Amino acid sequence: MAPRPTSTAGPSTKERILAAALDLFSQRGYTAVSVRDLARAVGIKESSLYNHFSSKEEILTTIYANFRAGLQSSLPPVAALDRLLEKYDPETFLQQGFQLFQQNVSNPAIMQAWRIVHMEQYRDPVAQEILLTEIYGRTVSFLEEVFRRLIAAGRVRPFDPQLLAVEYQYPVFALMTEYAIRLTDEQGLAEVEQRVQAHIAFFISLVRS
Amino acid sequence: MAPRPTSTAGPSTKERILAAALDLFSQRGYTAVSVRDLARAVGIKESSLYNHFSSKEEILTTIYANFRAGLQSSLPPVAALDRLLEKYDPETFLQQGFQLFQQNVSNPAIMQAWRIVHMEQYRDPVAQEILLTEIYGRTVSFLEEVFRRLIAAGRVRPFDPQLLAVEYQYPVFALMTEYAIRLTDEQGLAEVEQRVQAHIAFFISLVRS
DNA sequence: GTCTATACAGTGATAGAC
DNA sequence: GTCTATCACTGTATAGAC
Repeated sequence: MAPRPTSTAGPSTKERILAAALDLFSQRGYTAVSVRDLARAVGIKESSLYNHFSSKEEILTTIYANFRAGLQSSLPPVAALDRLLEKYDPETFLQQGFQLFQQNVSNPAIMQAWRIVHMEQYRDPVAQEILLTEIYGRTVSFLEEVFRRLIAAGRVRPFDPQLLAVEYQYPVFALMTEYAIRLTDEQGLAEVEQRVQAHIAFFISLVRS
Repeated sequence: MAPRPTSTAGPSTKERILAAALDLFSQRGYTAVSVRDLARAVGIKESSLYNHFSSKEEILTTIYANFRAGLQSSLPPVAALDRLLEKYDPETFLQQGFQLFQQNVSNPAIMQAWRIVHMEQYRDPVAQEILLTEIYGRTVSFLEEVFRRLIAAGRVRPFDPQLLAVEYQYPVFALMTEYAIRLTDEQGLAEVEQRVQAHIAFFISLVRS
C-alpha cells in the first residue's frame, strides 16, 4: 500500500507502530517487549515492521526524539519572560506551572514517554541525558531566570534563585513520577493534582516578599 | 562443596549470586540480564545457579526482601521520638535526615537496590509497592509525626504536618534519584550532598517559628 | 554443589515472492 | 508495503553423572 493513500486515511503504519511501542514499552519496558509483540499489536508481520524502522532500537530513538521535540515547546522562550512577568503577579505566574503540569499529565503520549525515559534512564545514556539535561536542567535554568527577575522586582525574597528553582520544581517532578506510576489508577490524577496545588501555594506563601 | 566449609570462608555462592545480580540488574535492568550473564559473572554454570534459586524471579524477590529489611531499620521507632525531640532542637534533628541520606547513598548495595526498584516500578507491582508504601509512605508518615510534635512544642510554624513532611522529603528523594543516576560519577556525590544540605537549611529557615 | 548435555520456545533480523 | 519462510542465536529451565 502507498503511504497515506486517501485524504480520509487514519494514522500511517509508522505512526501505529510508534503508538503500539509507546503503549507496550511504557508498560513492560523496552527490553521485555519483542519485535513480535509490537508487530502483533499493530496487526502486521515482523518483517513488515522492518520496512518502517531499521531496528527495534530505532523505534526507541524515535520515541525519544518525539518526546524531546514536545518538551522544547512546553516552556515559553526566555525572551518573552519580561512581558509575562509584567502581565502576571508571581502567584499567577507560578500557578501556570500547575497548568503546565496538568497539560503534561493529561496527555497520554507524554506520560508514556515519561515512563519509558524513567525506566531506561539507568541503562541508556540517551534516556539519562534527556532526563538530566532536557528535563531537570532546562526547567531549573528557566525557573532560575524567573526567580532572578522576581527578586529584582522585589516580589520575592532574596534567596539564591537556583535554590528557589529546585525547591519549586523538584516536588512537582516527584509528584509527576508518582502520577506516572498510578497512570491506570482512576482517582490518582485528582489527588496528585491537589497535592501539586498545595505545594505551589505553600511555596509561594513562604517566598513572596 | 559443603556450605561455608571453613572458618575463613568468603561469601557463599548464594551471596555471590546476589551480589552479581545487584550489580548487573542495577546496570542493565532485570529483563536485560540473562541467567547466563549471572552465572558467568559468578563463575559457575547456569544449572548450578538453580541449586541456590529456583528461578531468576526468585533472585529479584530476594533482593527486594533484603532491601525492605534494610529500610525497616533506617528510621527510629516512633516510640523513641519524644525523647529524641527533647534532646535535639529542630535544626539538629532534621539535619540528621542528612546523615541518613549520607548513610544510604554511601552504601553501594542500597543504591543498587534503589536503582533496581526504580527501574522495575512501572512493570512490577512489588517494586511499585516498595516504592509507594515502604519508602514514600513510611517516610512521610514518620516525618508527619515529627512535625506534628515540633508544631505542638511551638518550634515550627503551624502548617499542615503532612504538607511539611512532603515538602521536606520529596526534594531529598529527588536528589537521591539524581545521585543514583550518577553512581559512577566521582564528583557527583559531593555536589548532590551539598544540594541536600542547602535544601535542608532552606527548609528549616522558612518553617521554624 | 558443580558439572555436561540438552530441551525447546522465543529473539532480532533478512531474503525473496507477490 | 506486506507476506512466508527461515536464520543463527539467546532465553529459562531440567536431567543426570560426578
